[in-house]
Amino acid sequence: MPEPYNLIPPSALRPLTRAAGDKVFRQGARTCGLYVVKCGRVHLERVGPDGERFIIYRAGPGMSLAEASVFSDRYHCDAVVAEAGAFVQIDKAAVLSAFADPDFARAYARQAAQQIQAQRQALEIVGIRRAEERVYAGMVADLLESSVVDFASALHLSHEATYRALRKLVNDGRIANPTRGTYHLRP
Amino acid sequence: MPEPYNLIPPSALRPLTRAAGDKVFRQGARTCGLYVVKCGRVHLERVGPDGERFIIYRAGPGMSLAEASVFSDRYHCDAVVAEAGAFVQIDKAAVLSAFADPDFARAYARQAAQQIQAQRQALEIVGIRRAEERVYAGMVADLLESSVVDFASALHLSHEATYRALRKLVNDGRIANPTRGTYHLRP
DNA sequence: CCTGAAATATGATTTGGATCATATGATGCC
DNA sequence: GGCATCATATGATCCAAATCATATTTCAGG
Repeated sequence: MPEPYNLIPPSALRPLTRAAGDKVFRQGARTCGLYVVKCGRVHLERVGPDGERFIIYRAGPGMSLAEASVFSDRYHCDAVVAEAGAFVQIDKAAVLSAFADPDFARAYARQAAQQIQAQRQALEIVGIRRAEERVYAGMVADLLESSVVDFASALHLSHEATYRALRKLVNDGRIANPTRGTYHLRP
Repeated sequence: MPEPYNLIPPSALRPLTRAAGDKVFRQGARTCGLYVVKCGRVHLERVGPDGERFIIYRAGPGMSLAEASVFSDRYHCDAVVAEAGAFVQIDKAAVLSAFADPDFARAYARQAAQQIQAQRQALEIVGIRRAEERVYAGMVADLLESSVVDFASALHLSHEATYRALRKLVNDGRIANPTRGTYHLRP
């Protein structure tokens, strides 16, 4: 759970569980608040002119969604459960009034600023064309935390291309591969 | 200028101009505040293990940078002027104390939430592999506002690939091209 | 312990986007 | 008006990453 929301009164938090395919909210519905994913996965989707579904955002455990709904009347997209899980709804009015508490405001702002920074960096990294340089930039940014598969998807690269780039970086001595599946920067 | 900062006392705003190549701040320096770009361009850069320079973020007119510095002691990267311009430094202490004003806090949070949403969407769009679908998603997201060149760079596509994808979408009747250089969704 | 699934790893082939080239229409400026 | 510059536009070529294929290792669950 992102830290600022620890300062929200527990009465404003509503836990809920949903099965895959369920919608947490629909585009056009009145906003009641934002959500935090405990486990499972939620996709935010918008519908295109010809009915195509565009995924706007994929939220996994620990991530929040629809923060902007606190400041608007209606949801602007659908929230579809991609993988069954448990979520917490945080009441919009409670968040709005929590901004009267400077501690909450600062905690919120800190968290938001940090997230914006991370996203900008992610966008910059994804923009690197060469797989090898992209992977190296990802290593420098410390994006390889769990599996290479997750790392690859964060980089928007196929996992094969990622493995190959890692291999090349190891061969060139730019990163180390002490054991199967573990890589780290060569200092 | 992003709206929340209108609520900061003018005494906390320091205008400055810098030539290309100058540094607005350096990694490791004590933080004094965040910056808003009036005109020109600033790159945030981090130095890699072997001295390579990684661009973390490119800020243009109207964009702010180093928001997270308000919450930390030292800058975590260099800010290099890529194109000479005018900037405003917003004092860190003034921002921190402004959070005591709920109006500022809400304006800040609204702006941050909106930015996070836009960035998530941008990342999702850039992740679409096929140029045609990426361009179409960009059209749906209304990212083609000024020139096709800017649109292409927002999509992380070459402008040639973007023109070709636009042409194909026009041929397939998915978008309209009433006059040279103007495109819009076909409803 | 056995089995199936997922991660790791690498080879072969295909393809789509980058790059290079070129042309024309617009725009601004002296 | 003439010139330079930039956006628009499209064709040709090349290359790198996606995709497909396959094998081994690891690991969770029955």
